[in-house]
Amino acid sequence: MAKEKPVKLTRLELEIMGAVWTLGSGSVREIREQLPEEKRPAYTTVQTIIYRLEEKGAVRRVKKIGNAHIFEAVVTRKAAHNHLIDELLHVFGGSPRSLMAQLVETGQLTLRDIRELEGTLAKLQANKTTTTADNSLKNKSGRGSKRRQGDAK
Amino acid sequence: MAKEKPVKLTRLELEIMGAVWTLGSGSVREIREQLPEEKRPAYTTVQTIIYRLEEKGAVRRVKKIGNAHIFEAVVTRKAAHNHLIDELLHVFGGSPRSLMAQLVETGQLTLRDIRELEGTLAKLQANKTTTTADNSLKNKSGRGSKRRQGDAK
DNA sequence: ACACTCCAACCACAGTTGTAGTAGGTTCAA
DNA sequence: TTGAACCTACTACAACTGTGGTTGGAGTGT
Repeated sequence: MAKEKPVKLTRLELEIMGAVWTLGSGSVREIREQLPEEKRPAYTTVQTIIYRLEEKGAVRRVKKIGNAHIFEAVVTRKAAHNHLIDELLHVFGGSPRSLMAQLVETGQLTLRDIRELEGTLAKLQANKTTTTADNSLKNKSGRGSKRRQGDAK
Repeated sequence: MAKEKPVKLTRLELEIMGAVWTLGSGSVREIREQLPEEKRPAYTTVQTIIYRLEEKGAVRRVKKIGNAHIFEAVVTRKAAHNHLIDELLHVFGGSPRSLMAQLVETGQLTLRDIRELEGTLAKLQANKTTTTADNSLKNKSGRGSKRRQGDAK
């Protein structure tokens, strides 16, 4: 259920969603200020993108403070990232292996990284197995990391 | 030297470059037929994209057979893929680790895959060490693992 | 020499993206 | 009650993308 159509995000939209995800929620201005100043578009540019994101269903207005609307993300960071990965994987012929291989080949991923990951994963898996006696590698439940919106302008 | 500016490729352009990479070289028609028929645009569409790719310097005309131009890739598959990875990594905050983590989390990468990769890599590295007595994870020189493009359609 | 088939070159066009300006309400401090 | 400082809704627009039509020239079998 809940087909959650992919919601295709463009580069700039992603950039802005990044700010929204980090903020938790905020006004257009707050979201804009969250962006690194080197790449901080005009206020109205950010506003436009937010409107588009709203149309796409990636964010929504949750309330109004003064005359300013407060937005929050509807699409989770994880979901968005996942979509990106799928796209990349598609280009790589669907194989995560070749992707990994290239990461290694270009030195962006070291043997040490892999071992570390392996360790963590092995541990995690063992743990899960003892608690659930079964681990369907397909779980998508979004636990934790919910809010973090403190901000006093 | 040879700065090789990134050459940004769009989705369709990538699709077509994929055909060119697989073919090695070919005419517009051949390239088009290389595409899976479900997603095979009109002849002129492919032609247009190839022209654009040519302008971008991603492909070039190598010769002419009859009155047809034969194109071949200038940008390598690896270079293009690498660029894509970098972009994705940027979104992931530059960390390949989190990318990997998510691959694992969604079950697209299993513990087995990782172990296998680790094994291969360890072996490869050991090997390299014995032959060069030094491996700076930063080398970009094109040693080994050059081609591997056999694939009979 | 024709009729066909295949190409190359252009041209067109709507939809998407990145960027931002304008006009006119709201708020709030004086 | 006024004006500065903010906001929201719109509008604009050029570049980029995906798609494909049109025209006219090149090759080739008969």
